[in-house]
Amino acid sequence: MPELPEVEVVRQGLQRGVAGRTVRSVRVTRDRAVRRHTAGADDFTARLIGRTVLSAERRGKYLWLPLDSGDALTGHLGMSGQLLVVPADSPLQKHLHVRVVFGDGGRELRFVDQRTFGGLQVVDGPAPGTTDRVPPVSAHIARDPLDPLFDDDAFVDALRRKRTGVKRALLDQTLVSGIGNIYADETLWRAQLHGARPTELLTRPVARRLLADARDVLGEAIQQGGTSFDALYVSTEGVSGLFERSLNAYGREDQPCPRCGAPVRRESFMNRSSFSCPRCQPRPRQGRW
DNA sequence: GTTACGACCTGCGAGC
DNA sequence: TGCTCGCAGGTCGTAA
Repeated sequence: MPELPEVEVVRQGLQRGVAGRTVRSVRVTRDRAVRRHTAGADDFTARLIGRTVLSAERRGKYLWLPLDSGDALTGHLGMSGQLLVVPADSPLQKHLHVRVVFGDGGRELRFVDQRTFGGLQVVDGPAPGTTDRVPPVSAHIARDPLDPLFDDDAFVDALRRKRTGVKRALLDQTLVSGIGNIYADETLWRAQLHGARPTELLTRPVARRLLADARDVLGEAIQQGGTSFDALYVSTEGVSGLFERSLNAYGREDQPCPRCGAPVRRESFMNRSSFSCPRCQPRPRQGRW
């Protein structure tokens, strides 16, 4: 499942693979993949053809390719989306939904998505003269912890103002972006906090430590190319990441905690799974998921 | 305004 | 062998 490290690896691949190239044709083979482009697939295609991709940008899990028209091709990979840059004659993927062919005849950009939770759209780019380069459609997303402009103090204050559990807060993309279920569990393991710990009871030092741990987890995951549990997450070249080997909690039910040896527990959380160490991360008496 | 929760979607594995 | 069911989970809309 693509979270920030996986999306960053994809962004780097897009920067290498499509920046500076001009779109010759676009083919949408499944409308659902462009459902967020409310003007429809034809308009989506028309706004891309003849346009040159300037760069590849990211905020949290959102990607976008600024175009020379002032528009931006934005994308979210959802749970199973892939943006591949592959030779034009390579076999068509089973869940290929959008193909972007470039005028130079080189590798093409493909959007592949098994579960179609992800999608693409062409949106207005940032308003001229604005310092923030995020398209308005993604402006509600907070900066991620690796963003140089991330405001640590503002995050700590906002976190402690919330009335929810710390894991739910980490997954709130309007508070801090880029963290999904896997890296939330890994961050909490490092911070030795249970996800149900009430945010309003966190001290400032603990909140700062939590943020530092999130940065460490995300940074290390990027170094290793992200986390891959199956073929659903790959880079633009189709290569899987290696961070799965470094996971301490996520997906390790009943395996010994690398820190204390206690068997990792699995709990139900928001219709999904949450993994933690029962000894290092004791559940609070008045916990709140 | 904030928080919580269900729906969306499809492939895979377990169980019968 | 084939069928059913549960699970995976990021985002958005809606309800409380």
